[in-house]
Amino acid sequence: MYNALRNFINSKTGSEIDDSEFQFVEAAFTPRVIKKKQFLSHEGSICQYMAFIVKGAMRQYVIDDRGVEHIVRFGIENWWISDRESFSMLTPSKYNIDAFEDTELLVTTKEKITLLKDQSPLFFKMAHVLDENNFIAAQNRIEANISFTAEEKFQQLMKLYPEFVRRFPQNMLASYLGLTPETLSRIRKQMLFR
Amino acid sequence: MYNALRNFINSKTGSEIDDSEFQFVEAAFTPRVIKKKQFLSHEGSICQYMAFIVKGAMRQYVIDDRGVEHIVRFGIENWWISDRESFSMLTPSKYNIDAFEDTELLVTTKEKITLLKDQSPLFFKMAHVLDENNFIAAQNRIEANISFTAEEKFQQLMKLYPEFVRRFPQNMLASYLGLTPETLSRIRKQMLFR
DNA sequence: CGATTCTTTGAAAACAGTCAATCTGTGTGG
DNA sequence: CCACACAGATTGACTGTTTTCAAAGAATCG
Repeated sequence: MYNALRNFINSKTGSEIDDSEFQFVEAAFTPRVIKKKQFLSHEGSICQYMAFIVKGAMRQYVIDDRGVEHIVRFGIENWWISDRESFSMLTPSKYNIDAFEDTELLVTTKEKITLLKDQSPLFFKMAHVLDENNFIAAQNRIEANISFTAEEKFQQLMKLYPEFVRRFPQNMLASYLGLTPETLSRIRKQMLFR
Repeated sequence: MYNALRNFINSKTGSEIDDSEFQFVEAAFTPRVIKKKQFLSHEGSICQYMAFIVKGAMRQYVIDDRGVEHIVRFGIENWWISDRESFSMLTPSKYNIDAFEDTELLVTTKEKITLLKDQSPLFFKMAHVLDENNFIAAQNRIEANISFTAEEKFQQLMKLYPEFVRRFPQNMLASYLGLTPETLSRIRKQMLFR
């Protein structure tokens, strides 16, 4: 269980975290299982947890004025999930985070993270690398949003995150891309003819 | 000149950086003036610099297959500008960064940043806070992109960054929002009737 | 199998983009 | 100071794309 996290830290930092340092890390996390359709965090409340996904699939989404869901982020094995804004600023979250598959998490809190960053240099480094990667990925997604056609957006999704395309239903992929399910269905049909 | 940077560090860290620590910071930056329409970084080359804007206004944009510019980021006083992906990963940049107004910068390099983070804990903390803020802002922008109407996007821009709306021409604002200038013009006209 | 969830399809409407022309304001050089 | 050039904004007519709404078809799960 914790080994997935250990490997993740090693891969992001390019080092081998030793047993004593990893004990600190381990101690800051609580295993938790979330069944499909259960929530890690709700719209309107402060997102108290930051979680590492050991197994399963989750989504973070907002519900707009018309009642339509918009998925801002997917998470699968070896991804982190949380509402970063709510978690860090302690403000009420706009988002819901729930499980799309039964999911095993390693959960931690803001206080624990603060401690961890002092106690474990490698965890600290990992957090930094993660922030950087997240920002780069977000920037690329913004670029796609403002400059790509619907088809190009889907093509990029298949290329960058084929695992999402394999595991999440098409209506959720459409939501993630800012399209309606009908539009994505038609686009995929068109793509067959080329 | 350097005082703007000093104030920025203080405000982001919630501390007062002392003279000796700030000397390290100062030493890592070179002042540079970029006239309107001149470039800080070009598409295809590695973005070597990360710059703090002391005065002026810049933009970071990509040119798509059809030759259309798409602005992914604006920068004005007290903002940082760089292609984070290219700068950090040392990969060729997709973006151009140029000055929209004559601009005064404090410029630094990747090596200098690495040094700085060791030498100055407050600079390190600032970088961390900045990364976090950037990611949160990017996430919010993605949400707007996938869930807002064109009018709502512009409304949010006016609310969050009125200074951009004041200083950049409407065709650039349209580009930033993923709209054509004509569409934004018509939307603004409609907004007058409500 | 029955219920639910997801996907596909069709037709109409809303929306945004394109192209071309005109208008407006600004600044520059004669 | 004026005339002109230039960049940006607006408008109109048209085209194309995406959404909406409704219905029918698959697929999945208990």
